[in-house]
Amino acid sequence: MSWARQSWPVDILDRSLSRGVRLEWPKKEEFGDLSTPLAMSLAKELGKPPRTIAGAILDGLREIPETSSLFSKIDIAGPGYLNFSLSPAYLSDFLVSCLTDSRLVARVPVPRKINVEFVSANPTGPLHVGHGRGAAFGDSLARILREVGHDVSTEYYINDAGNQMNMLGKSVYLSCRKLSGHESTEEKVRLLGETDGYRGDYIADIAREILDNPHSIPVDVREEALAGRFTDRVQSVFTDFSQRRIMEGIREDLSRFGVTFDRYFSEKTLHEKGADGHSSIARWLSLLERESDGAVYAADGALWFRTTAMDDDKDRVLRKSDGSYTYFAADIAYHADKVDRGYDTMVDVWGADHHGYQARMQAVAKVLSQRVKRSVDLRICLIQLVSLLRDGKAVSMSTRAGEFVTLAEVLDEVGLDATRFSYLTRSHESALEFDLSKAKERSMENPVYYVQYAHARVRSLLSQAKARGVTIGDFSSEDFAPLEEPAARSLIRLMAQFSGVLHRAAESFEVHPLTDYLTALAGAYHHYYFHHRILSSEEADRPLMMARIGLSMAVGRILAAGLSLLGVQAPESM
RNA sequence: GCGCUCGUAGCUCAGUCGGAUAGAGCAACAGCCUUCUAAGCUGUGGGUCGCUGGUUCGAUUCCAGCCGGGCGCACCA
Repeated sequence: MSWARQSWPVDILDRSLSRGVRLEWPKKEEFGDLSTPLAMSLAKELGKPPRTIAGAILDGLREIPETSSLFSKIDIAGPGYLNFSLSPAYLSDFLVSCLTDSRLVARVPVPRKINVEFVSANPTGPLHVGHGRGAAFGDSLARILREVGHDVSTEYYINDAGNQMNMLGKSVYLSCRKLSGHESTEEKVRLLGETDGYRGDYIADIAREILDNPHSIPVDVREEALAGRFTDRVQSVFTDFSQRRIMEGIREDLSRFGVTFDRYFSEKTLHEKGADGHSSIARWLSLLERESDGAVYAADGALWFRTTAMDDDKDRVLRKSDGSYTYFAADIAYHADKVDRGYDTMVDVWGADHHGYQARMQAVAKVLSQRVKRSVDLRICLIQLVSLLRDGKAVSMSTRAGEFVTLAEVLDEVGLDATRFSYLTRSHESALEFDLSKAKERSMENPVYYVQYAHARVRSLLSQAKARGVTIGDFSSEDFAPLEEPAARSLIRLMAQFSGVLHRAAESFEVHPLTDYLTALAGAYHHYYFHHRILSSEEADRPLMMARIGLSMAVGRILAAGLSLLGVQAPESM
């Protein structure tokens, strides 16, 4: 709620007012550094004009000794705002802490154990641009949650069970047949029916590997396949081999993208029977059937989950009347496993096309939470569509053979930093237009370079100072006293919001507030830098120069910290 | 048809659990490089916040209806 609280020394406000006071960052600097509409919201219940109430609060604050050291000014403004301006002494202390403290970010009072699951793309093909957005978002969100003090782990759920996997194996087998000159429509229809199966170059690449390398798969299986006999063993070996190759490709793409996972969780393991002859899915479902107060129930020869308890349109099937499990059943087992591993919060990052599944998963989370008798939150982040453009014109994204654009291709063309930053410039909840030509343009069009340039400016300034023989030691609060320019104050005011911005992002499970913030901070520094010469050889200017150098170092540190949370490099020079 | 979601400047988008004169970037126009990187800076123009009602001291924000775009509605995965 009050993330401003995480940036500013507001103990005094907490003590004198109540803990729930809402603090805002005023839009305009003339309204101070911190403000609260408290008096306005109390007006009704107290039956007094807001400005009168504000006056009473202000009188109370004035009686507390810290008020005068912390704030240089407190105004009652507009309809009844209380506006606080931080004192120069506080701001100087803040700069010192930026340069000396090991962390720039306040820790949450109560850390949570959080699991962030994202990407989770089916291992049936390479990652495309849509997955890239989820990857950039999930990875940065996890970093932010960790930065504010939560215990965070990341996870990729591999959908490696079910029919789609068999189809993958068949597709690669058919590609082998085609490449060795034995293509047959009849065989294709026999294996795949009406569907096209998976196509695209990556399928042919795997097929070619099997054909060219006699030891890629067991020799006997390879011979069966080459002879055109699609046995069960051929199916299983081809499926496993293809899936392994594709997962390797996915991991490589992710690693190039700067994304690693603490764990890859295989759906297949949920289906495998354990020592007791039951699969993990079966065990969880029977457990829930016993302990869920009727949320899991049998009817019409099937097993159901009462998802209507969370406003779903209808209850959903878990075990079909033929005895097999739905995908939803596996999802329940997976989330039950996460709860079992002790997470307080499960973050699921999904493509927006899965929004229809929210209600049923929330129903699951509710039941799981009740069962373990502690609060377990499921936070579903829906990542909206990415439409790829080149020079303002749409690039075809259809998944038909060879036409879709992979994440790897975008990385090749645009580069890591610009790709990650571009993905994170907009709220994940709104559709993103990703223009390849703009993203790789090294210009003002592209905020990533704007921010990186600000960092490079700081670094290059420092090396310039060093070259001129300036020695930089420790800073104390008094060293910043010479900073009297309004532009310096605006800059520091913004810097002091860094911690709060991250807390706000963490509380709302968003990343783009950080991207926006870094762009604004870079802008404020560029402005300052342009208008105030920092290095000087005049001895009389030395105190001011040192203050400006210290200020620049602090800005550089915040920029570097912020960029690293976005997974973007903070370059020494550009 | 039902559900979810979005609709803010020419374009792409921010907008703090309802609050001060609704912001940024790009595009357009006009300026700034003998001085620490011009990948930068300065200024100008640009808005019935989709429409109509409602709640409120106060609505871009909450509610209802309508219009328009996207997506989803399986004993599929």
